[in-house]
Amino acid sequence: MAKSPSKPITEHLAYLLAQANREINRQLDARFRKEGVPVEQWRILKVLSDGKGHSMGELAEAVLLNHPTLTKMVDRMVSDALVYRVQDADDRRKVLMFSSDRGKALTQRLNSLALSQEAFIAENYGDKATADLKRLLEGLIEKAN
Amino acid sequence: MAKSPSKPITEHLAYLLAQANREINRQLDARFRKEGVPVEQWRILKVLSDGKGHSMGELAEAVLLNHPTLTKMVDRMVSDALVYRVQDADDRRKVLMFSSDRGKALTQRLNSLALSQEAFIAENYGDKATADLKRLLEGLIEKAN
DNA sequence: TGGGAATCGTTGAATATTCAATATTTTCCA
DNA sequence: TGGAAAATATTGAATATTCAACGATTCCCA
Repeated sequence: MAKSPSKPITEHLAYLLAQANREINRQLDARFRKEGVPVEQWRILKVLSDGKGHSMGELAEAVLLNHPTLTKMVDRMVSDALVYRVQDADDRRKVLMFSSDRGKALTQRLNSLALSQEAFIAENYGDKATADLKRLLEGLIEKAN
Repeated sequence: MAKSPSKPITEHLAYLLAQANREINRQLDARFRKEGVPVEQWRILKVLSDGKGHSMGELAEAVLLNHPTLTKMVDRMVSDALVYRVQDADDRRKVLMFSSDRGKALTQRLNSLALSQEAFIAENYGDKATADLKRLLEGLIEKAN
C-alpha cells in the first residue's frame, strides 16, 4: 500500500504564521527604509516612549528579543544617540533604558509610517477581517502562555 | 497641549503576528529538539517529500528563506545525508534537490511531531478559532502578494 | 547566428544572532 | 549575619544570515 501523502506545508498554522509575519514585516521594513531603522528598533523606541525607564529584561520580553541580542542592538542605538542607559538606583543589577529627544522624534516619524501601513492593510484586507484576525491572534497568544 | 499617547505596540498587527509566530515556532522547535532539526529543515524536507526534485529558487520561495541562506542550510543537510543535489539536465543552471531515504524517514517522524502540535493547539484554542485563524491568515497572505 | 541581457545558484566578506560563561548585585534562609 | 543561590546584564566565541559580487548557463532579438 502506498504511503498516504501528508498535509502540505501551506496548511500548517506554523507555516501560515511565518509567511504572514514575514510579508507584513517586509512591508513595514520597506516603509522604515528611509529612516534606516529595523523594525526591532521601532519596537524598542515605542516601548520607551512612555518615558518611564525600562530594564533590559523587561524590554527584551516586550520586543521579542533575547537578552544578548537586545544588549547589542541597544549598543548600536546608544551609538546613534537614540537611547541611553541609567543604572537603577533601587536595584543596581538593573539598567534602565530611556529614549533621548532624538529617539523620541524618530519614534513619532516611525509611528506615523506604521499607522499608514495599518491603514493600508485595513483598506485592502477589510476592516472586519483585520479586527477578527487581531482578536484571534491575541487569543492564541494568551492560550500559548 | 500634551502629546496624545500613541497606540501601544501590542495592538499592532505586525507585532501580534511576530509574537504568535515566535511562540508557535518555539513550541514546534521544542518538539523537534530530540531530532536536532530546526523548523526550516522540516519545511525543506516536507516540500521535497513529493519526490519530484525542486530547484533551489523554488525551494527558497516555498520555505521562506533567501537564496544564500538556503544554499548554506542545504550544505549542512547534504553533510547530514538528508538531501542531495542533482544538476537539472534540461536547464543546467538549475540544481534539483531530492530527499534521501534517511531524509524521508526523518520527515515522517517530524510530520508526526508537527501534527501532534497542531492537535494540541486545536484542543486548547478551539477547533473553530484555529480554523478561522488559518482562513484569515490565508486571506491576508493572498492580499499581500 | 552572435552577443548582450537575464536567470540561477554559489561564494566570501560583513554583519547579526545565539550559546555558554562571567561579573555584579540582591535575596533568602540556616 | 554569613554565605549560598538567584537574578540581571554583558561579553566573547561559535554559528548563522545577509549583501554584493561572481561564474555558468540560457534567453532573446537585431
